[in-house]
Amino acid sequence: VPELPEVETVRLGLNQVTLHQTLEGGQVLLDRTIAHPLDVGAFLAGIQGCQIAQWHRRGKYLYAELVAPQDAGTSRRASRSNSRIPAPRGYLGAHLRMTGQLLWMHQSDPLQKHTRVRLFFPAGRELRFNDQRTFGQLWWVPAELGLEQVMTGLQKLGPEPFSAEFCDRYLIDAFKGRQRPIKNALLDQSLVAGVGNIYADEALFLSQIRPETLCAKLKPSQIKTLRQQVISVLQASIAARGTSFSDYRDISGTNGNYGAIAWVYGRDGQPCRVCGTEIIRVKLAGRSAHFCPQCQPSA
DNA sequence: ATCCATACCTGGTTGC
DNA sequence: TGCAACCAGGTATGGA
Repeated sequence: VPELPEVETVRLGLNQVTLHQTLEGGQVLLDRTIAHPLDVGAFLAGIQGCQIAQWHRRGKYLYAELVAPQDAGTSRRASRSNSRIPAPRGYLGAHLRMTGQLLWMHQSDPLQKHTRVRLFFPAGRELRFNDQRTFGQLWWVPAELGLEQVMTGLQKLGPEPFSAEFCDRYLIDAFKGRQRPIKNALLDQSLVAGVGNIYADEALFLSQIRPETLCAKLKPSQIKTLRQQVISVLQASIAARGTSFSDYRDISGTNGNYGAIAWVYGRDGQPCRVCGTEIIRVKLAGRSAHFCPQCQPSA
């Protein structure tokens, strides 16, 4: 269940191993993993021969800047002096959805049951996209089209949680008169980008707010606390290299550590770590929400 | 405009 | 034991 911290962990790993090498080609084993272009041959032709200058993250989306190949020495000098940044030829976009994994492997590693796309790098290396539930997607975006035109989900994203735009005033205004539960709002990527079911539940616990509480009923002091807890829970998880449950893996296939210290997520029926009261699970927005009825009093 | 239910998937778990 | 129903959930979509 990759959310912002897991995607950020993957991004950091990709920036360590995939940059400044010429993409030699690839193989698409499941066509509908390629969201754009429609023709998978065009996808492979688009990325082939490019190098990745840098991986970026927006919400739960990843995208790599693709540039024309550079002489290795020149490229190092250029990036150090920051004087000559090549114009991107396009972008390679990725969204892991629920079960997608980007793994740095060897081409000689046997294909796995859920291998969907393979991208070949020099020296027999491979960036492999595995995805059990097949919701994950990859995009090739030619420079002349523009990222948001092709990866249309980017258009609807709200502010990044760590940005100045995600301030108390923004949230207070956004919640004014809104009659939906706060849990639903936190999952809405147009309110804030990158929060998913796990960290929404964790942030609400740390803020002592029930998931069902209507946005309009929140006091400014609660909203300020919630904003801060959203930020700190995401930062804590990035520091732990992401959550440890479910299908999430970093690019070396390693699990994160956050789950070991989850307060409420996935702990229904177990005692609250603070007060011992049984953690309750309810259904909101078609998702399960976990909370402590004692620590998160009803409004 | 606001909000929500549903669809998309597969594999693991639960219930009969 | 076998099989069906349910559950996990990020995002697009259509409807209320």
